[in-house]
Amino acid sequence: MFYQLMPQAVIYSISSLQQKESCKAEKSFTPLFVMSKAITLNLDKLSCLTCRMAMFCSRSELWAEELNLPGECAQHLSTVEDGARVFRAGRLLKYLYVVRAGSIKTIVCDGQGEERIMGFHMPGDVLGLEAISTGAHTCAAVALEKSSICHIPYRRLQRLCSHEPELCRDLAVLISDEITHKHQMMLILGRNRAAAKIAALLVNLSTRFRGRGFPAQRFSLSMSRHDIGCFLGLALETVSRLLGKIQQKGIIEVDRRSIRILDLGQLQELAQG
Amino acid sequence: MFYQLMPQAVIYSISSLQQKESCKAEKSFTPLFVMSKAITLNLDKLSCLTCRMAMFCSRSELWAEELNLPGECAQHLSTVEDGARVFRAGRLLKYLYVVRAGSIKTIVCDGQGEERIMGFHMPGDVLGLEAISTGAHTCAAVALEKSSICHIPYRRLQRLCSHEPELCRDLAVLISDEITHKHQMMLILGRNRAAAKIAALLVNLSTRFRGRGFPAQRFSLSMSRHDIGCFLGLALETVSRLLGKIQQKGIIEVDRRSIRILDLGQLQELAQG
DNA sequence: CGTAGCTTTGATGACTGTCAATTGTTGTGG
DNA sequence: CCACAACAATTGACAGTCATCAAAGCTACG
Repeated sequence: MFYQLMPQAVIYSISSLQQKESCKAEKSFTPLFVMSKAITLNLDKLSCLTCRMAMFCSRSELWAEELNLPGECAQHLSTVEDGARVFRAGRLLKYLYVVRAGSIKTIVCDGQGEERIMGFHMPGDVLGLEAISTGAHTCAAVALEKSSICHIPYRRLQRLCSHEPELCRDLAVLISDEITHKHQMMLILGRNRAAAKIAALLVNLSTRFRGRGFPAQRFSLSMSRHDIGCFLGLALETVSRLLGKIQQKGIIEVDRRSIRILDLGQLQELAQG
Repeated sequence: MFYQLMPQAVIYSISSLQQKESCKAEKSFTPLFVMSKAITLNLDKLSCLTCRMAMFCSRSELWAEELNLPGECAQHLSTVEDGARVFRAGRLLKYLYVVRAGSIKTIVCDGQGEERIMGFHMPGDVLGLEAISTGAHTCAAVALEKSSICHIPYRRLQRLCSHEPELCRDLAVLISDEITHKHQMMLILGRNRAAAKIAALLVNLSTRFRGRGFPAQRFSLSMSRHDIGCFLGLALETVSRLLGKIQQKGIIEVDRRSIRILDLGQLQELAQG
């Protein structure tokens, strides 16, 4: 439908992705405990068809520059290695970033260089919206595994929205979605039991996976215990211990980074404290 | 400057506010420990001149309906009593709300009807931005004291922005500001020491007061210990005890809801953990 | 095979939630 | 004006939770 507006190369890019997508859909999901990074990358791939940015990307104006630069047309799609930065704190807002495959953490450095984690992001998440406020990123984004990222040029996106009432509204919704998401995070962080925080995080991840069409009962935690602790305000040992304790209750099954939710109801109950 | 665009009655409303404003500015600030609600209301009044919504409000299109309804022109300004709701969760987004005087808390009701607090809001804060996402408010807003609130009709605001590139951009910035604010809150909630959370909250409130031209070293906590505890994920007794302990160290002076910061540096240090 | 990094597990003390009682404040009615 | 009730805040005692330090096990990778 919106393909007619898009440059050839982009169409090609999308359709090739769709092919992979449908291929993947046929295969069963990776069995638990043998999930490698490569497989994860393949597994969690976002389709343009379901991407929240599609209404913007479908506009040729957004990619005008790439149109004039044959061979550069895939400039907006990049791969970042495990541990590499998508963007740094302080950098001027040039792009919004959409996680297409893999996973990303956003971090800020506290007073003494202590890393504090603002969020964990999965395919479909849009990064950089906080930078619209000041025009510069206030946090950095680091890949938790090999990931694929779309770059959306913000200036042109803004210009596009300025002249399209429909898109202006979509942009407002997009940014507001992020507030809703932060609210969820605040609710997780505000619990006064460590076990409730951890359970709430698992429920949140599971819910988000399901919302994107990924399996919600079995997934891989791409972040370390230390990362989880930094995010929740807990010591990494506490995270490890409590994951074990929740497992002992038969609510989940944990093996290092693989998680399987056995009883979602009880997990939610635990998250309520 | 933008007065020419505004209806008479609104001009009058603003200028009368400005008068009060300048009156207030002449008087010294309320002495500590005798701050009554009435005085607080008078003290913390926001001027349209410094309001973040001014670029929108200055447009007559936004108030078209009020223009046609003489006598109703102050419809967008209302007073809410202590404990009253500005809006409820689930209600459709009709207005954005600007705190003009007083203070407001936003809350969500957890599973068992437990109240959890999403934020404390002071003059200049814009409420309701999270509702743009779904079109309905996901949290309720309750006045912590007698407060004055501006109602900004969102539909018309949106329509206005749709046709004005400049305003479209301003709206995006406004919403993104809220993300930045939520980030700050997450950083406060994510600390793993109760004393650090409390210190960080005080620093945050102080910083926000200063940014709005209110005294930053002496202010009144309009929320109860219970509210603070709900927000930070702490028992109210812990809040009470730790405020006392921080006072013992000579960092702050507390008397019920009156706060005086004696050593901001040490308070910030404490907030870092 | 060995190292480096991540995770688990244990021991311990400090921190924090809970329950309970007391004190202080505000507002109401006599 | 005072007494009382309702509510907010403080304080104490105690048990459970969690951070810290330390050591050992596990996995991935060269």
